[in-house]
Amino acid sequence: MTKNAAARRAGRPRQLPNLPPTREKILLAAADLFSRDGFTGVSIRDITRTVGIKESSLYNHFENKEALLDAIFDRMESEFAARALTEESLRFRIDQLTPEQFMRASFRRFMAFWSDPVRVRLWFVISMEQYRNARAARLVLHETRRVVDLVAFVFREMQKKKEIVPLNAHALAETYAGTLRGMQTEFAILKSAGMQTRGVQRRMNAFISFFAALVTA
Amino acid sequence: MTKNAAARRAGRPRQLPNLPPTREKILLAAADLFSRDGFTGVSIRDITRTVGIKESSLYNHFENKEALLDAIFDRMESEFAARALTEESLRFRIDQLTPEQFMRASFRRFMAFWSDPVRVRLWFVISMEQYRNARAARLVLHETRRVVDLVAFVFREMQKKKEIVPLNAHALAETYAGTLRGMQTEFAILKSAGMQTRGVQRRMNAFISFFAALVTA
DNA sequence: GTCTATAGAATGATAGAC
DNA sequence: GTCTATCATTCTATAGAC
Repeated sequence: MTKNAAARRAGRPRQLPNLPPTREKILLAAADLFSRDGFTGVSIRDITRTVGIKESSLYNHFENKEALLDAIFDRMESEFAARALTEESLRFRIDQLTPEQFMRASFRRFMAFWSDPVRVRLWFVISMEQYRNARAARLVLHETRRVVDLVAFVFREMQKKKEIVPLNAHALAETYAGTLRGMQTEFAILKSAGMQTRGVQRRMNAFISFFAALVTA
Repeated sequence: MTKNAAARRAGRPRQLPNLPPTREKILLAAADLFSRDGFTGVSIRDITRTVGIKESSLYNHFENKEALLDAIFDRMESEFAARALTEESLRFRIDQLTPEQFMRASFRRFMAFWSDPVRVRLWFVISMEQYRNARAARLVLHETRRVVDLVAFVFREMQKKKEIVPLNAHALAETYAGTLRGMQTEFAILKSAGMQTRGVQRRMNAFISFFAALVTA
């Protein structure tokens, strides 16, 4: 017997399955508001008004305002962790794809990951906070390095197969990932401001082609 | 006859020359505090306490808190404008320097410009605000493009002299400037947090060598 | 241009009933 | 876990004396 059936018999309003519990609603509302006005620019009142609860109720789910920020960092960390490729999947890509195919496939994965508006908001909050919050700064740095190291590993494997030029693989990876990251930041800011993003998307695609040509020359 | 001499004769305390007027002190204190805690994280009280004046006095120099932010944007814009190379100076560099020499010279200029802590603070404020303030976003975008366009121009000139590879000059410039900018952001954040910056400085220098080799190959 | 004094609203957080 | 009610601070900004 389901909880809902029991609730209906008891005359209580039917609870839709998977409706996010209050804690989740608060977290999403906070991420949304923080991403627009910054942590210090948003009040507990703002958040609870958005969720539709009273201020005092929020403290049943989060100890204080700072704990909200920590929960956002936790969530982003688990999003990153869940994205990681398996060893086999990575090996498959290295073995079966040309450098350009690999870059295109990675870029599609990259864009798919960041097409989720919640992730973009979480990342916005972290990006804004990286200048004043040590954990946010560490998170940005760590994620940047993780990506660079992964790309460097792939480049090194491709160098073994003589598919890309035998230059410093780590520097190549830093160049590749650094340039794309900058463009992605530009993309996110333009998009959140409701501005045209076709230009930067075109430049991202052009960059992939350009870089593939550069390293396979 | 100097103003100070007149002041001394009148028995008034001697005014040191070039002591920043109150408005300037306020602006610098605001930039310092904003760069650490963000615009919304700093109160007028915080600023005036730092300067050593009462809150009400601030309003003789700035209409409101928002006007402080605008003044910071104005200041950064004039700093950028003052940095611009003259036409001749740029031409000289293109004519006389090898690509690697040019990159090294530009990088030295770049590091000298950003060695000024006030400029770093102004830029921090703008970087933090770019996610929620339209003018800050425009300023970042505009400056990024200005640098890329300048580098692309230089690369194109060097391509005419067959000194660098005949690939898309704009894409090359975006790659070069984008990677360095990312590293510079990392550098600034580490430095402001009192952390070790030798690693990123080494990587910046290594990147210049790497990129010079890449484009002259 | 500086100060004292204060207005009037918003803030993060808690106590205690249900 | 939700609510009402409230507290003690802090906030931006203004009025008016000197």
